[in-house]
Amino acid sequence: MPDDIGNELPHALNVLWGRAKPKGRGRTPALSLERIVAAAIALADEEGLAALSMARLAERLGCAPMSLYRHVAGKDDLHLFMLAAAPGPPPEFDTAPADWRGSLTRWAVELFDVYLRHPWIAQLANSPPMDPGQLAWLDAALRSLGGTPLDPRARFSVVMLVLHYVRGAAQLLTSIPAEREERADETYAALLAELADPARFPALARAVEAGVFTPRPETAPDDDFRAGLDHLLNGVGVAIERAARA
Amino acid sequence: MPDDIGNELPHALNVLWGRAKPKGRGRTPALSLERIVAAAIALADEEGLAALSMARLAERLGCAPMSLYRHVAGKDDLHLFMLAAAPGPPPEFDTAPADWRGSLTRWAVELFDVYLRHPWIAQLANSPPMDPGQLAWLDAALRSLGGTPLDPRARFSVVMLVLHYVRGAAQLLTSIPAEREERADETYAALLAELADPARFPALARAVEAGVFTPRPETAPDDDFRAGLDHLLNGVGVAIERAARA
DNA sequence: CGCTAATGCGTATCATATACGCAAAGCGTA
DNA sequence: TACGCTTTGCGTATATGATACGCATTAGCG
Repeated sequence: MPDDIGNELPHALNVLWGRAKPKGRGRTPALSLERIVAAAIALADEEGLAALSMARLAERLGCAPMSLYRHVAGKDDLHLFMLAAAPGPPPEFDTAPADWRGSLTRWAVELFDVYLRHPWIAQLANSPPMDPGQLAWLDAALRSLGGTPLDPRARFSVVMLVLHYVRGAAQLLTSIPAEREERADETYAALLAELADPARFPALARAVEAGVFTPRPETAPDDDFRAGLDHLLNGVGVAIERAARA
Repeated sequence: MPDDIGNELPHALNVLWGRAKPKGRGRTPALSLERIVAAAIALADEEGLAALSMARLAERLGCAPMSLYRHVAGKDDLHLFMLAAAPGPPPEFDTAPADWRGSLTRWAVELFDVYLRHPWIAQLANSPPMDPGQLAWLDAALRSLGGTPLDPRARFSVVMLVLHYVRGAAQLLTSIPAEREERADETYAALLAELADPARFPALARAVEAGVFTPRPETAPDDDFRAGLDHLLNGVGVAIERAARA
């Protein structure tokens, strides 16, 4: 399998960047990398990352567990493939769009949606992205700032800032609903109300009392997300104005 | 063990909030919860979360694997204890400090340090915090905004924004060094330079060329963090001014 | 001086990842 | 067309890890 000696890259990356050998001589594959990755993504979406085992994946694909290893070097490799494939293509815009704020907002909202649909991404993306899928998203975000006077390092800093926020907000949002299936008095809000002793946690107790943690069904779930994003982009706006003046 | 029926809380939370029964009659414990949690944290710090298994933990403590289960309901339970203990106490300040920005900055910097010392926290903290340790940090952050005209919901939003950023930045920073141990030409920067085709990823290619991903040993590692945090707090400042005017 | 309750832990079971090697099955060539 | 190369599918085996269950040990209490 390690045809290219000296290359320490994970197998998945070589495949993703089109560096795999052509092959074509042997037995007709009943399995394909695409099918495996798609099934893995579906399984992780439906039952969570913890439920994704090689055995359950093989079961879902109707093949033997060990068959998967002909297409994937291991579980980590599979994770890389999943991370590269799940987000899909990023929104497209010019290299230097006139409306940086609109572009970046669109990017953030679409990425937020990706995280909501695939909550496991946040748990897997522990290493810096090196696959074409994630780099395309990164490039798109950098492009959205192409028309601003920010220097390259500041642009990257802004993109990371937005990325961290998107990821964190999505992770928080997807971690709550599991609790809400119980009775109403077992909600996170109710629990906090019971635990947040005003003498020990005064600020927290006041927040609980103000209903900060009580879910509001009347508003869209990403309203809070948009509000936070606006705060954030206001800060970016300040930096851009400052850079334009200098 | 489940003495309180109907209470679906994880065992760890009952202990952490002082709801455990007093005990005291039986054999003298050779093991204690504190020792277990401390050893688990040390192990995760040194060798990563993946290396933390009940067996290896028992080995380090000089006891049999199954002995741990007398103090901890399971591995998830252990994780909860670790999350509650590792951060230590948050910085203390008044309920309504005059300098919100200074307070919040201090909070963020100290939390950043916690994440750097215990990178596994970012991987474990998937559910909303319910233990006294993490709630103390949350309360401290909310306090730092006590003197501002922001309403409770906005305060929480700001705290979450900062939290997400701290966490993301720390996770990014701790994920890179593992790569840097290799030769210089296997750095993330070098790899990106090779992969970022200017035709396909123009903005990314330009950033690589500008040296954005090249580590700069002359600057402190958290300089970038502070810069991003300043952007972020500028945005919060805008919101505060706006709220003061309304 | 047993009685009771709590601890330490041996044994067993089950899930999971994965190394290894053989058998099945197309393709090219003689 | 038959042979052999190549690549896929997968059975078997092993190692690691979580954890249920039950028993023996031991410390306070009556």
